[in-house]
Amino acid sequence: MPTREEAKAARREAIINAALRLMYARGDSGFSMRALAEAAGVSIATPYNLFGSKQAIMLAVLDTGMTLYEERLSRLEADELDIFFEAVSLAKDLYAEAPKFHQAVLFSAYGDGGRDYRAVFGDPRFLFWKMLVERAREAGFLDADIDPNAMALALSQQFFICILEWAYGEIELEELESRVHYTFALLLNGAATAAGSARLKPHLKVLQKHLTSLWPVSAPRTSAAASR
Amino acid sequence: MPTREEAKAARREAIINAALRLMYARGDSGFSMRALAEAAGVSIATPYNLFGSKQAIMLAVLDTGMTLYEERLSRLEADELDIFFEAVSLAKDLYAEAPKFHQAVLFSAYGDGGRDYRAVFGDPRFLFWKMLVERAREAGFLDADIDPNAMALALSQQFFICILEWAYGEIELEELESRVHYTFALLLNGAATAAGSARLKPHLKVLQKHLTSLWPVSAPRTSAAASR
DNA sequence: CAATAATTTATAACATGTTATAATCCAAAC
DNA sequence: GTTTGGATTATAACATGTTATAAATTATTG
Repeated sequence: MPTREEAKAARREAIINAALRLMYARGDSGFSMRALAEAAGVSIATPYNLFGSKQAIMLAVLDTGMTLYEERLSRLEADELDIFFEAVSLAKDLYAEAPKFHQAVLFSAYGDGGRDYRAVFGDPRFLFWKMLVERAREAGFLDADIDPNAMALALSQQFFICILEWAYGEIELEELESRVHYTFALLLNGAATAAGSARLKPHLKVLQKHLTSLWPVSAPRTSAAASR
Repeated sequence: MPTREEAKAARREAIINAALRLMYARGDSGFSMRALAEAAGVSIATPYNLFGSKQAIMLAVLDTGMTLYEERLSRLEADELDIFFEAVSLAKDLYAEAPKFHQAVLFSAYGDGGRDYRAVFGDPRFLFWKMLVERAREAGFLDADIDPNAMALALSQQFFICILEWAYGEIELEELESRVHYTFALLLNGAATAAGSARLKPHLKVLQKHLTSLWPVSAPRTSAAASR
């Protein structure tokens, strides 16, 4: 005799699990709410009662993935400068474990234009970047008068757009990592002290070389260029 | 007795115009294909014959706006460094003339995730930024070994994500401009020569001050932060 | 144990983008 | 001028996300 709240929680879980199962199976989020309800063993009305919309369900799925990422992130140890690049690579590694699945989650969670998306994805990450910026500044790698909010915003936005490009199938995982690394190095170097620049400048060259090596004629794949 | 092609072109135009009219009137793209067909005086099947999908119609509408922007852009005259910022402000000015309309166009055109979007929006702009980067490099403001493709990619992506944020109603036009200006300065300074840096560093401080002044408690509005 | 009230369920319905089909129209070809 | 064929039209249909409604279920309350 489960409590009412327990039963509700169980149904919630069943729905999320069914969504996960369907997405892993098909590799995309193209399941219908009717199919989801059937897979979860509930009525079509229940997902709406418990989550409100398909969007919200996708966000709940995304949220479970974020928890995993944040946990690994907290165990990351690196230099105040290297940590920026390590955090990016960590995300890439996580995505690489189940690329199709993550693409599907990210793609569909962003769906409506990402207003709620940000609550799960953008905002917590922004705070993380801000913390890293503050540390790098204290370590003397970044200019003292740089604003951590402004800098972190630029970083998280750049990360975000590259993830979006990958989720939309425009670029490969390797290029995702490379693009973010390169742009991070550029942004950080733009606000670096002499000490920071001394480390970032050489790094930047390596990163640029790697990034451009991914492009066929040394031009990035901005896709659909021929369709006009 | 109009030619068959003429009649087709006229219908095309009628549909685009109807779409424009509906979007200007309501300020969003929430019109149905049935409403569009009626407003254009054609059958519901015709827009599908001529464009293929609602997406494609939105892209055609976006395209007309892009033409205007590119025309003004080509008349822009400024220093090899200032031009970056002028081009951003020009877009802002254009959007300011009919903000609701442009938001609606951008929002809905990006709809599916922007695969085709890029053909109209991303790619032509990328080439423009690349040209500016090459000029700035030749003028001695940017490091000689910087790759114009890599740099232009970072710039256009940053511009793009900020426009998206505005289209999604996350930020105001003024913040759109300020964010892009700031990040452009950071990115450019990250690859600047001594001469370039001499001009960008002071500019960066001003831009950072302006950007942070737009935030209430000196924290950017990443929205929905309270909804978890 | 009986009454209550919260949830789920089954079901229908609606709006929407999109596709299919057959009838109709009309410029183009002869 | 008649025929032909490409395009549009009217219409129905489908899948989908979502909402509404009444009936059924079941933990909770007394």
